[in-house]
Amino acid sequence: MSGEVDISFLQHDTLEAAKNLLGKEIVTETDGGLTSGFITEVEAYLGLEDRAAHTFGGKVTKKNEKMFNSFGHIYVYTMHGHNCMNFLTKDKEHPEGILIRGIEPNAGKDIMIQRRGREKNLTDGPGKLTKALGIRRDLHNGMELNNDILKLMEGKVPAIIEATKRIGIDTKEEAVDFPYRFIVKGNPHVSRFKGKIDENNGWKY
DNA sequence: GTCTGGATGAGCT
DNA sequence: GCTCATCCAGACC
Repeated sequence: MSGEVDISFLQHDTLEAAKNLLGKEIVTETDGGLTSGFITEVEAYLGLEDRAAHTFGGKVTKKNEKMFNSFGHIYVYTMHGHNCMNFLTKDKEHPEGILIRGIEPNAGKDIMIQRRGREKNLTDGPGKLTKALGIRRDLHNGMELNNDILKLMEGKVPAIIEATKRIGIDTKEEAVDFPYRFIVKGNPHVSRFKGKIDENNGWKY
């Protein structure tokens, strides 16, 4: 497909923006290698009122300070030695964001295999895809989208979007049941995939 | 196929 | 010293 995405949709509703991101192609050029993938899985984090979000309650810390920024920036944090990447929505008074949890590899698959040290399950989890794309907290936390390093391109369109509970936040009280995880139904490049692969990996086109 | 546990590191208190 | 929005290998069915 063609063209950079107009990311202004990120400044409006975060849940809508999350669904809009499915199918978009993330293109990175880091460390001399060009890699890309289509977004298959995201989770929305709704800022001050979402107990699972790093910005719950609005307290600014060294760790979450890059969350308090306007839409179109990214927020990268480390977890157990892995990096996770979020796209920010809205503005610093509404520090909301979308965690990218899964992509379908497209360009530079051989580079991803090299970076990951394996040939399967390259990008079906938040820590995996950042490694495959060469995204690191120490280099990329707080940067903007659509520059030489990280671009968002028009990609594919999901046939069916499925909403589920978010993963890995069992301790977050009422927030554990919020249906803020969105996946392309039938696409195998999502975390904990099981079931059968749909025709065309669940893409409409 | 499912389940478990250890590695791992930044940052809070 | 404790927490955590993870990953993977190994054990078992």
